[in-house]
Amino acid sequence: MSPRPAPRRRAPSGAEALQDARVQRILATVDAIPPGRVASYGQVAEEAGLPRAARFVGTVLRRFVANRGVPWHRVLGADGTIRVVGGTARDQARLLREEGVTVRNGRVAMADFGWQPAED
DNA sequence: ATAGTGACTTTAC
DNA sequence: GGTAAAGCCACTA
Repeated sequence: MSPRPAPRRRAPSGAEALQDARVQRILATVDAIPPGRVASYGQVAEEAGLPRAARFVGTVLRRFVANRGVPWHRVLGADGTIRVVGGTARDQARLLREEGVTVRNGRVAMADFGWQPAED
């Protein structure tokens, strides 16, 4: 029989990654965060079925979400801190305030604005 | 296949 | 309140 090269699937990258199921679940989860609410990267990862992939969530958002209708600004660090670096951080704070979320010193009170999927 | 990197998180000072 | 280190996922070179 012809020795075919291993049909091993390489990790999707670039535009292909958008078709990856994991990426889709992450984007869908972020999209599910209601206005006026925020969630942490770890929480998004968990809701997306990727319990410890908080870092990956950040990577996905940085790479693909900027130009799409996904509410990326509702994702913060576990302590409610804006983790984005650069001018984007200012945009995030502005977008959150437009939704009625209080941002103080680059930080949001998760206890008050944290998204609780089970609840709503 | 190994090493480096990051929009993370948790634990320990 | 803060910094440091280690663990974590998956991408990149």
